[in-house]
Amino acid sequence: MEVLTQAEENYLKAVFKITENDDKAASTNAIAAMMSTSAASVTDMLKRLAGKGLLHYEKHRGVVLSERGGELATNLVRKHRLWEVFLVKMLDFSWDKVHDIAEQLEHVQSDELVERLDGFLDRPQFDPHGDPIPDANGKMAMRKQILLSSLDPKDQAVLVGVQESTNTFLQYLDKLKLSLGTKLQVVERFEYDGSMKIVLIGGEEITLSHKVCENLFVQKTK
Amino acid sequence: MEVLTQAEENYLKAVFKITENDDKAASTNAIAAMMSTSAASVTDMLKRLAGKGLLHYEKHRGVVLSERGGELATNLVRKHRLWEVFLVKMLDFSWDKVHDIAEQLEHVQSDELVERLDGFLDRPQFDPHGDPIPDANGKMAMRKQILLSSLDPKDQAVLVGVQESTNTFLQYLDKLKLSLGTKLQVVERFEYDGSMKIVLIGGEEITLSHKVCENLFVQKTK
DNA sequence: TTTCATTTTTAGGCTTGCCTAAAAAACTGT
DNA sequence: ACAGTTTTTTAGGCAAGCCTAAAAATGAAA
Ligand SMILES: [Mn+2]
Ligand SMILES: [Mn+2]
Ligand SMILES: [Mn+2]
Ligand SMILES: [Mn+2]
Repeated sequence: MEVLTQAEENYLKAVFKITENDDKAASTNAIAAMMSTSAASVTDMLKRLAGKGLLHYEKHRGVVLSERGGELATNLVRKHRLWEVFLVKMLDFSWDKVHDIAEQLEHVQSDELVERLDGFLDRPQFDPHGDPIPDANGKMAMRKQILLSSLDPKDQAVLVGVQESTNTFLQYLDKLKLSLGTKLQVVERFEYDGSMKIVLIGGEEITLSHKVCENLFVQKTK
Repeated sequence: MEVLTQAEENYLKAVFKITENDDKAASTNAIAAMMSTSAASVTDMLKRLAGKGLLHYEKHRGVVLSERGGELATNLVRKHRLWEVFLVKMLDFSWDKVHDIAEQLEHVQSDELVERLDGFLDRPQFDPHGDPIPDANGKMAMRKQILLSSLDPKDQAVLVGVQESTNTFLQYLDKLKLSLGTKLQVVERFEYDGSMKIVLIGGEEITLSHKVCENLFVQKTK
Protein backbone atom coordinates (compact mmCIF):
# COMPACT_ATOMS: atom_id res chain seq x y z
CA MET A 1 0.00 0.00 0.00
CA GLU A 2 1.67 3.17 -1.22
CA VAL A 3 2.04 6.00 1.26
CA LEU A 4 1.34 9.44 -0.14
CA THR A 5 2.25 12.85 1.21
CA GLN A 6 -0.54 15.18 2.27
CA ALA A 7 0.15 17.32 -0.80
CA GLU A 8 -0.21 14.32 -3.11
CA GLU A 9 -3.43 13.30 -1.38
CA ASN A 10 -4.87 16.78 -1.73
CA TYR A 11 -4.14 16.84 -5.46
CA LEU A 12 -5.77 13.45 -5.93
CA LYS A 13 -8.87 14.65 -4.11
CA ALA A 14 -9.00 17.80 -6.23
CA VAL A 15 -8.85 15.79 -9.46
CA PHE A 16 -11.50 13.46 -8.08
CA LYS A 17 -13.88 16.30 -7.27
CA ILE A 18 -13.39 17.99 -10.62
CA THR A 19 -13.95 14.84 -12.63
CA GLU A 20 -16.65 13.16 -10.55
CA ASN A 21 -19.62 14.93 -12.11
CA ASP A 22 -18.81 15.44 -15.73
CA ASP A 23 -16.50 12.87 -17.25
CA LYS A 24 -14.10 15.27 -18.89
CA ALA A 25 -10.44 15.40 -17.91
CA ALA A 26 -9.44 17.82 -15.15
CA SER A 27 -7.56 20.83 -16.53
CA THR A 28 -4.40 22.22 -15.01
CA ASN A 29 -6.12 25.55 -14.36
CA ALA A 30 -9.15 23.97 -12.71
CA ILE A 31 -6.89 22.08 -10.33
CA ALA A 32 -4.82 25.20 -9.64
CA ALA A 33 -7.98 27.15 -8.84
CA MET A 34 -9.31 24.45 -6.50
CA MET A 35 -6.01 24.19 -4.66
CA SER A 36 -5.22 27.93 -4.65
CA THR A 37 -1.84 27.30 -6.21
CA SER A 38 -0.08 28.14 -9.48
CA ALA A 39 -0.58 26.26 -12.73
CA ALA A 40 3.16 25.58 -12.83
CA SER A 41 3.03 23.79 -9.47
CA VAL A 42 0.12 21.72 -10.69
CA THR A 43 1.95 20.58 -13.83
CA ASP A 44 4.85 19.62 -11.58
CA MET A 45 2.73 17.48 -9.31
CA LEU A 46 0.68 15.92 -12.10
CA LYS A 47 3.87 14.54 -13.60
CA ARG A 48 4.86 13.03 -10.29
CA LEU A 49 1.45 11.47 -9.69
CA ALA A 50 1.41 10.12 -13.24
CA GLY A 51 4.82 8.60 -12.55
CA LYS A 52 3.32 6.79 -9.58
CA GLY A 53 0.51 5.49 -11.76
CA LEU A 54 -2.20 7.37 -9.91
CA LEU A 55 -3.46 9.33 -12.87
CA HIS A 56 -3.20 9.52 -16.65
CA TYR A 57 -1.48 12.64 -17.87
CA GLU A 58 -1.07 13.84 -21.41
CA LYS A 59 0.47 17.21 -22.08
CA HIS A 60 -2.09 19.94 -22.71
CA ARG A 61 -4.89 17.38 -22.39
CA GLY A 62 -5.64 17.39 -18.66
CA VAL A 63 -5.72 14.37 -16.36
CA VAL A 64 -8.00 11.53 -15.31
CA LEU A 65 -7.45 9.37 -12.24
CA SER A 66 -6.26 5.82 -12.77
CA GLU A 67 -8.20 3.04 -11.07
CA ARG A 68 -5.77 3.06 -8.16
CA GLY A 69 -5.88 6.85 -7.96
CA GLY A 70 -9.67 6.70 -7.85
CA GLU A 71 -9.60 4.20 -5.02
CA LEU A 72 -7.23 6.35 -2.99
CA ALA A 73 -9.26 9.50 -3.63
CA THR A 74 -12.51 7.77 -2.70
CA ASN A 75 -10.96 6.56 0.53
CA LEU A 76 -9.90 10.11 1.35
CA VAL A 77 -13.42 11.36 0.77
CA ARG A 78 -14.66 8.57 3.01
CA LYS A 79 -12.29 9.59 5.78
CA HIS A 80 -13.07 13.27 5.40
CA ARG A 81 -16.81 12.72 5.68
CA LEU A 82 -16.58 10.23 8.54
CA TRP A 83 -14.52 12.70 10.56
CA GLU A 84 -17.09 15.41 9.80
CA VAL A 85 -19.80 13.17 11.21
CA PHE A 86 -17.68 12.53 14.29
CA LEU A 87 -17.10 16.24 14.86
CA VAL A 88 -20.79 17.11 14.54
CA LYS A 89 -22.37 14.11 16.22
CA MET A 90 -19.90 13.41 18.99
CA LEU A 91 -18.16 16.70 19.64
CA ASP A 92 -21.17 18.87 18.87
CA PHE A 93 -19.47 21.10 16.33
CA SER A 94 -21.71 23.13 14.05
CA TRP A 95 -21.72 22.09 10.38
CA ASP A 96 -19.86 25.20 9.26
CA LYS A 97 -16.83 24.48 11.48
CA VAL A 98 -15.96 20.93 10.57
CA HIS A 99 -14.57 21.11 7.07
CA ASP A 100 -11.18 22.61 7.90
CA ILE A 101 -10.55 20.18 10.73
CA ALA A 102 -11.62 17.18 8.64
CA GLU A 103 -9.25 18.46 5.98
CA GLN A 104 -6.44 17.65 8.40
CA LEU A 105 -7.88 14.50 9.97
CA GLU A 106 -8.44 12.88 6.58
CA HIS A 107 -4.66 12.48 6.21
CA VAL A 108 -4.17 10.32 9.29
CA GLN A 109 -2.94 6.95 8.07
CA SER A 110 -4.59 3.94 9.69
CA ASP A 111 -7.10 1.66 8.07
CA GLU A 112 -8.05 0.25 11.44
CA LEU A 113 -8.81 3.74 12.72
CA VAL A 114 -11.19 4.41 9.85
CA GLU A 115 -12.91 1.07 10.28
CA ARG A 116 -13.41 1.56 14.02
CA LEU A 117 -14.53 5.15 13.61
CA ASP A 118 -17.08 4.04 11.03
CA GLY A 119 -18.41 1.43 13.46
CA PHE A 120 -18.43 3.85 16.38
CA LEU A 121 -20.55 6.27 14.34
CA ASP A 122 -22.91 3.44 13.28
CA ARG A 123 -21.80 3.38 9.67
CA PRO A 124 -23.36 6.67 8.61
CA GLN A 125 -24.38 7.01 4.96
CA PHE A 126 -24.29 10.80 4.74
CA ASP A 127 -22.11 13.53 6.20
CA PRO A 128 -23.36 16.69 7.98
CA HIS A 129 -23.75 18.45 4.62
CA GLY A 130 -25.80 15.64 3.12
CA ASP A 131 -22.94 14.25 1.03
CA PRO A 132 -22.79 10.45 0.71
CA ILE A 133 -20.05 8.58 2.54
CA PRO A 134 -18.32 5.84 0.49
CA ASP A 135 -18.21 2.50 2.30
CA ALA A 136 -15.01 0.50 2.78
CA ASN A 137 -15.35 -0.76 -0.80
CA GLY A 138 -15.82 2.68 -2.24
CA LYS A 139 -19.57 2.33 -2.88
CA MET A 140 -21.78 5.22 -1.94
CA ALA A 141 -25.52 5.45 -1.47
CA MET A 142 -27.28 7.21 -4.31
CA ARG A 143 -30.24 9.37 -3.45
CA LYS A 144 -32.68 10.84 -5.89
CA GLN A 145 -32.37 14.46 -4.88
CA ILE A 146 -33.32 17.51 -6.88
CA LEU A 147 -32.63 21.21 -6.60
CA LEU A 148 -35.08 23.29 -4.62
CA SER A 149 -35.14 25.63 -7.61
CA SER A 150 -36.87 22.93 -9.69
CA LEU A 151 -39.91 22.71 -7.40
CA ASP A 152 -43.28 24.25 -8.19
CA PRO A 153 -45.74 26.03 -5.91
CA LYS A 154 -47.57 23.66 -3.50
CA ASP A 155 -44.75 21.07 -3.73
CA GLN A 156 -43.67 19.75 -0.36
CA ALA A 157 -40.10 18.60 0.22
CA VAL A 158 -37.43 17.90 2.79
CA LEU A 159 -33.96 19.43 2.74
CA VAL A 160 -31.36 16.68 2.32
CA GLY A 161 -28.17 18.41 1.20
CA VAL A 162 -26.29 21.51 0.18
CA GLN A 163 -24.51 21.93 -3.13
CA GLU A 164 -22.04 24.45 -1.79
CA SER A 165 -20.71 24.23 1.73
CA THR A 166 -18.89 27.44 2.33
CA ASN A 167 -19.01 28.82 5.85
CA THR A 168 -21.00 31.88 4.85
CA PHE A 169 -23.67 29.85 3.07
CA LEU A 170 -24.03 27.39 5.96
CA GLN A 171 -24.23 30.22 8.48
CA TYR A 172 -26.87 31.95 6.40
CA LEU A 173 -28.94 28.74 6.38
CA ASP A 174 -28.58 28.55 10.17
CA LYS A 175 -29.96 32.06 10.45
CA LEU A 176 -32.91 31.04 8.28
CA LYS A 177 -33.47 28.00 10.52
CA LEU A 178 -32.87 25.74 7.54
CA SER A 179 -31.07 22.52 8.35
CA LEU A 180 -30.93 19.01 6.93
CA GLY A 181 -34.25 17.30 7.57
CA THR A 182 -36.23 20.54 7.56
CA LYS A 183 -39.61 20.08 5.83
CA LEU A 184 -40.94 22.84 3.66
CA GLN A 185 -43.55 23.76 1.08
CA VAL A 186 -43.22 26.08 -1.87
CA VAL A 187 -45.60 29.02 -1.68
CA GLU A 188 -44.68 31.02 -4.75
CA ARG A 189 -42.06 31.36 -7.46
CA PHE A 190 -41.08 34.73 -8.86
CA GLU A 191 -40.12 34.23 -12.47
CA TYR A 192 -38.60 37.70 -12.62
CA ASP A 193 -35.46 36.76 -10.64
CA GLY A 194 -36.02 33.09 -9.85
CA SER A 195 -36.50 33.70 -6.13
CA MET A 196 -39.00 31.59 -4.19
CA LYS A 197 -41.22 32.07 -1.19
CA ILE A 198 -41.38 28.92 0.93
CA VAL A 199 -42.87 28.02 4.27
CA LEU A 200 -41.04 25.88 6.79
CA ILE A 201 -43.45 23.27 8.11
CA GLY A 202 -44.29 24.38 11.64
CA GLY A 203 -42.27 27.57 11.11
CA GLU A 204 -42.08 30.82 9.25
CA GLU A 205 -42.41 31.89 5.66
CA ILE A 206 -39.14 32.96 4.04
CA THR A 207 -38.00 34.16 0.64
CA LEU A 208 -34.92 32.63 -0.94
CA SER A 209 -32.89 34.03 -3.82
CA HIS A 210 -32.35 31.99 -6.95
CA LYS A 211 -28.75 31.45 -5.94
CA VAL A 212 -29.79 29.89 -2.66
CA CYS A 213 -32.43 27.68 -4.33
CA GLU A 214 -29.78 26.40 -6.75
CA ASN A 215 -27.63 25.29 -3.84
CA LEU A 216 -30.16 23.28 -1.86
CA PHE A 217 -30.94 19.63 -2.53
CA VAL A 218 -34.37 18.36 -1.54
CA GLN A 219 -36.51 15.28 -1.88
CA LYS A 220 -40.15 15.78 -2.79
CA THR A 221 -42.58 14.46 -0.21
CA LYS A 222 -45.80 15.34 -2.07
CA MET B 1 -0.22 31.88 17.68
CA GLU B 2 2.69 30.51 15.68
CA VAL B 3 2.02 27.56 13.42
CA LEU B 4 4.71 24.89 13.41
CA THR B 5 5.37 22.14 10.93
CA GLN B 6 5.01 18.54 12.08
CA ALA B 7 8.79 18.18 12.01
CA GLU B 8 9.26 21.21 14.25
CA GLU B 9 6.63 19.90 16.65
CA ASN B 10 8.29 16.51 16.82
CA TYR B 11 11.65 18.06 17.67
CA LEU B 12 10.10 20.18 20.41
CA LYS B 13 8.47 17.12 21.92
CA ALA B 14 11.75 15.21 21.81
CA VAL B 15 13.60 17.99 23.66
CA PHE B 16 10.76 18.17 26.15
CA LYS B 17 10.93 14.44 26.89
CA ILE B 18 14.71 14.42 27.23
CA THR B 19 14.79 17.39 29.58
CA GLU B 20 11.67 16.76 31.63
CA ASN B 21 13.22 14.44 34.18
CA ASP B 22 16.74 15.61 34.75
CA ASP B 23 17.30 19.33 34.26
CA LYS B 24 20.35 19.09 32.04
CA ALA B 25 20.30 20.41 28.49
CA ALA B 26 19.32 17.98 25.71
CA SER B 27 22.32 16.91 23.62
CA THR B 28 22.32 16.78 19.84
CA ASN B 29 22.99 13.06 19.93
CA ALA B 30 20.21 12.33 22.40
CA ILE B 31 17.74 14.14 20.18
CA ALA B 32 19.06 12.38 17.08
CA ALA B 33 18.67 9.00 18.79
CA MET B 34 15.12 9.76 19.93
CA MET B 35 14.09 10.93 16.47
CA SER B 36 16.02 8.29 14.52
CA THR B 37 17.75 10.93 12.45
CA SER B 38 21.29 12.21 11.94
CA ALA B 39 23.07 14.60 14.30
CA ALA B 40 23.60 16.97 11.37
CA SER B 41 19.85 17.23 10.76
CA VAL B 42 19.32 17.91 14.45
CA THR B 43 21.82 20.79 14.51
CA ASP B 44 20.04 22.20 11.47
CA MET B 45 16.65 22.14 13.13
CA LEU B 46 17.87 23.37 16.50
CA LYS B 47 19.14 26.51 14.85
CA ARG B 48 15.80 27.10 13.22
CA LEU B 49 13.85 26.53 16.43
CA ALA B 50 16.24 28.80 18.33
CA GLY B 51 15.63 31.42 15.65
CA LYS B 52 11.91 31.18 16.38
CA GLY B 53 12.59 31.61 20.08
CA LEU B 54 11.33 28.16 21.02
CA LEU B 55 14.56 26.95 22.61
CA HIS B 56 17.91 28.20 23.81
CA TYR B 57 20.80 26.92 21.76
CA GLU B 58 24.49 27.34 22.38
CA LYS B 59 26.98 25.56 20.17
CA HIS B 60 28.28 22.33 21.68
CA ARG B 61 26.24 22.92 24.82
CA GLY B 62 22.90 21.35 24.03
CA VAL B 63 19.46 22.98 24.19
CA VAL B 64 16.74 23.83 26.69
CA LEU B 65 13.19 24.80 25.75
CA SER B 66 12.19 28.43 26.15
CA GLU B 67 9.01 29.17 28.07
CA ARG B 68 7.04 29.36 24.82
CA GLY B 69 8.67 26.16 23.56
CA GLY B 70 7.71 24.42 26.78
CA GLU B 71 4.10 25.55 26.45
CA LEU B 72 3.90 24.26 22.89
CA ALA B 73 5.52 20.94 23.81
CA THR B 74 3.20 20.48 26.78
CA ASN B 75 0.20 21.13 24.59
CA LEU B 76 1.43 18.49 22.15
CA VAL B 77 1.76 15.97 24.97
CA ARG B 78 -1.74 16.90 26.05
CA LYS B 79 -3.12 16.28 22.58
CA HIS B 80 -1.20 13.04 22.16
CA ARG B 81 -2.50 11.60 25.42
CA LEU B 82 -6.07 12.78 24.91
CA TRP B 83 -6.18 11.09 21.52
CA GLU B 84 -4.81 7.92 23.09
CA VAL B 85 -7.64 7.97 25.60
CA PHE B 86 -10.11 8.48 22.77
CA LEU B 87 -8.73 5.54 20.82
CA VAL B 88 -8.82 3.18 23.78
CA LYS B 89 -12.03 4.31 25.48
CA MET B 90 -14.19 5.12 22.48
CA LEU B 91 -12.79 3.07 19.64
CA ASP B 92 -11.76 0.12 21.78
CA PHE B 93 -8.16 -0.03 20.60
CA SER B 94 -5.73 -1.99 22.76
CA TRP B 95 -3.11 0.08 24.59
CA ASP B 96 -0.27 -1.17 22.43
CA LYS B 97 -1.84 0.10 19.17
CA VAL B 98 -2.58 3.70 19.98
CA HIS B 99 0.79 5.39 20.13
CA ASP B 100 1.52 5.52 16.41
CA ILE B 101 -1.92 6.84 15.56
CA ALA B 102 -1.79 9.48 18.32
CA GLU B 103 1.60 10.45 16.93
CA GLN B 104 -0.27 11.65 13.83
CA LEU B 105 -3.41 12.98 15.50
CA GLU B 106 -1.42 15.19 17.88
CA HIS B 107 -0.48 17.41 14.94
CA VAL B 108 -4.04 18.38 14.00
CA GLN B 109 -4.34 22.11 14.59
CA SER B 110 -7.52 23.23 16.32
CA ASP B 111 -7.75 24.43 19.88
CA GLU B 112 -11.50 24.00 19.82
CA LEU B 113 -11.09 20.37 18.78
CA VAL B 114 -8.82 19.65 21.75
CA GLU B 115 -11.15 21.40 24.16
CA ARG B 116 -14.21 19.52 22.92
CA LEU B 117 -12.39 16.19 22.83
CA ASP B 118 -11.25 16.74 26.42
CA GLY B 119 -14.86 17.42 27.46
CA PHE B 120 -16.21 14.46 25.48
CA LEU B 121 -13.76 12.17 27.29
CA ASP B 122 -14.72 13.71 30.68
CA ARG B 123 -11.42 15.49 31.20
CA PRO B 124 -9.30 12.41 31.85
CA GLN B 125 -6.23 12.88 34.07
CA PHE B 126 -4.23 9.91 32.81
CA ASP B 127 -3.70 8.25 29.46
CA PRO B 128 -3.98 4.50 28.76
CA HIS B 129 -0.37 3.99 29.85
CA GLY B 130 -0.86 5.80 33.15
CA ASP B 131 0.88 8.99 32.02
CA PRO B 132 -0.61 12.26 33.29
CA ILE B 133 -2.49 14.49 30.83
CA PRO B 134 -1.69 18.21 31.11
CA ASP B 135 -4.81 20.38 31.40
CA ALA B 136 -5.48 23.37 29.15
CA ASN B 137 -3.10 25.44 31.30
CA GLY B 138 -0.32 22.88 31.13
CA LYS B 139 -0.74 21.60 34.68
CA MET B 140 -0.66 17.87 35.22
CA ALA B 141 -1.75 15.75 38.15
CA MET B 142 1.13 14.43 40.23
CA ARG B 143 0.78 10.98 41.69
CA LYS B 144 3.01 9.40 44.29
CA GLN B 145 3.91 6.30 42.40
CA ILE B 146 6.84 3.99 43.01
CA LEU B 147 8.50 1.21 41.08
CA LEU B 148 7.26 -2.30 41.67
CA SER B 149 10.89 -3.26 42.17
CA SER B 150 11.00 -1.20 45.38
CA LEU B 151 8.27 -3.22 47.11
CA ASP B 152 8.90 -5.82 49.84
CA PRO B 153 7.23 -9.18 50.39
CA LYS B 154 3.66 -8.90 51.75
CA ASP B 155 3.26 -5.37 50.29
CA GLN B 156 0.02 -4.90 48.41
CA ALA B 157 -0.22 -2.45 45.53
CA VAL B 158 -2.15 -1.45 42.43
CA LEU B 159 -0.59 -1.03 38.98
CA VAL B 160 -0.94 2.59 37.84
CA GLY B 161 1.54 3.06 35.04
CA VAL B 162 4.28 1.76 32.81
CA GLN B 163 7.71 3.36 32.50
CA GLU B 164 8.31 2.05 29.02
CA SER B 165 5.49 1.70 26.53
CA THR B 166 6.94 -0.25 23.66
CA ASN B 167 4.56 -2.58 21.87
CA THR B 168 6.40 -5.70 22.95
CA PHE B 169 6.38 -4.74 26.62
CA LEU B 170 2.68 -3.86 26.58
CA GLN B 171 1.80 -7.07 24.77
CA TYR B 172 3.82 -9.07 27.31
CA LEU B 173 1.85 -7.43 30.12
CA ASP B 174 -1.39 -8.36 28.36
CA LYS B 175 -0.26 -11.95 28.24
CA LEU B 176 0.43 -11.84 31.98
CA LYS B 177 -3.04 -10.33 32.56
CA LEU B 178 -1.44 -7.25 34.01
CA SER B 179 -3.25 -4.03 33.22
CA LEU B 180 -3.68 -0.63 34.84
CA GLY B 181 -5.78 -1.03 37.97
CA THR B 182 -4.68 -4.61 38.60
CA LYS B 183 -4.20 -5.25 42.32
CA LEU B 184 -1.33 -7.44 43.43
CA GLN B 185 0.70 -8.59 46.41
CA VAL B 186 4.40 -9.34 46.57
CA VAL B 187 5.10 -12.94 47.54
CA GLU B 188 8.84 -13.12 47.36
CA ARG B 189 11.91 -11.25 46.11
CA PHE B 190 14.90 -13.08 44.74
CA GLU B 191 17.96 -11.02 45.56
CA TYR B 192 20.06 -13.11 43.19
CA ASP B 193 18.66 -11.51 40.03
CA GLY B 194 16.13 -9.02 41.37
CA SER B 195 13.15 -10.98 40.06
CA MET B 196 9.93 -11.07 42.07
CA LYS B 197 7.10 -13.50 42.60
CA ILE B 198 3.78 -11.69 42.89
CA VAL B 199 0.17 -12.77 43.11
CA LEU B 200 -2.60 -10.99 41.22
CA ILE B 201 -5.48 -10.43 43.62
CA GLY B 202 -8.13 -12.91 42.53
CA GLY B 203 -5.74 -14.37 39.99
CA GLU B 204 -2.56 -16.32 39.47
CA GLU B 205 0.90 -16.18 40.85
CA ILE B 206 3.53 -14.96 38.39
CA THR B 207 7.25 -14.29 38.41
CA LEU B 208 8.57 -11.05 36.95
CA SER B 209 12.15 -10.28 35.93
CA HIS B 210 13.96 -7.33 37.44
CA LYS B 211 13.66 -5.50 34.12
CA VAL B 212 9.89 -5.82 34.18
CA CYS B 213 9.68 -4.72 37.84
CA GLU B 214 11.71 -1.61 37.00
CA ASN B 215 9.20 -0.64 34.34
CA LEU B 216 6.00 -0.87 36.35
CA PHE B 217 4.66 1.98 38.49
CA VAL B 218 2.47 1.03 41.44
CA GLN B 219 0.81 2.65 44.42
CA LYS B 220 1.00 0.81 47.75
CA THR B 221 -2.37 -0.12 49.18
CA LYS B 222 -1.10 -1.77 52.38
C1' DT C 1 49.65 18.81 28.72
C1' DT C 2 49.16 16.36 24.93
C1' DT C 3 46.78 12.75 22.61
C1' DC C 4 42.81 10.37 21.15
C1' DA C 5 38.00 9.22 21.08
C1' DT C 6 33.58 11.18 21.02
C1' DT C 7 30.41 14.74 20.03
C1' DT C 8 28.93 18.42 17.38
C1' DT C 9 29.03 21.43 13.55
C1' DT C 10 29.85 22.65 8.76
C1' DA C 11 29.79 21.87 3.88
C1' DG C 12 27.64 20.21 0.05
C1' DG C 13 23.90 17.70 -2.00
C1' DC C 14 19.22 15.68 -2.63
C1' DT C 15 13.86 15.63 -2.88
C1' DT C 16 9.47 17.79 -2.25
C1' DG C 17 6.60 21.40 -3.08
C1' DC C 18 6.08 25.80 -3.93
C1' DC C 19 7.01 30.39 -6.70
C1' DT C 20 7.56 33.85 -11.05
C1' DA C 21 8.70 34.74 -15.74
C1' DA C 22 9.10 33.19 -20.25
C1' DA C 23 8.15 29.96 -23.95
C1' DA C 24 5.16 26.98 -26.30
C1' DA C 25 0.86 24.97 -27.48
C1' DA C 26 -4.01 25.15 -28.05
C1' DC C 27 -8.03 27.41 -28.90
C1' DT C 28 -11.12 31.45 -31.06
C1' DG C 29 -12.81 34.52 -34.19
C1' DT C 30 -12.61 36.63 -38.40
C1' DA D 1 -5.43 30.57 -42.36
C1' DC D 2 -3.71 33.47 -39.20
C1' DA D 3 -3.71 36.83 -35.36
C1' DG D 4 -4.73 37.28 -30.79
C1' DT D 5 -5.97 35.25 -26.46
C1' DT D 6 -5.83 31.75 -23.15
C1' DT D 7 -3.90 27.67 -21.27
C1' DT D 8 -0.19 24.89 -20.25
C1' DT D 9 4.53 23.81 -19.85
C1' DT D 10 9.36 24.86 -19.09
C1' DA D 11 13.14 27.12 -16.82
C1' DG D 12 15.18 28.71 -12.89
C1' DG D 13 14.97 29.57 -8.05
C1' DC D 14 13.85 29.09 -3.03
C1' DA D 15 12.84 26.96 1.77
C1' DA D 16 12.26 22.82 4.57
C1' DG D 17 14.06 18.76 5.97
C1' DC D 18 16.70 15.16 5.30
C1' DC D 19 21.42 12.81 4.03
C1' DT D 20 26.90 11.74 4.08
C1' DA D 21 31.57 13.14 4.64
C1' DA D 22 34.77 16.15 6.57
C1' DA D 23 36.21 19.53 9.96
C1' DA D 24 36.20 21.38 14.48
C1' DA D 25 35.38 21.37 19.32
C1' DT D 26 35.13 18.94 23.59
C1' DG D 27 36.49 16.01 27.23
C1' DA D 28 38.93 11.92 29.14
C1' DA D 29 43.11 9.57 29.85
C1' DA D 30 47.78 9.11 29.93
MN1 LIG E 1 -6.53 17.80 3.08
MN1 LIG F 1 -18.91 17.57 4.07
MN1 LIG G 1 4.33 13.28 15.89
MN1 LIG H 1 0.73 7.19 26.22
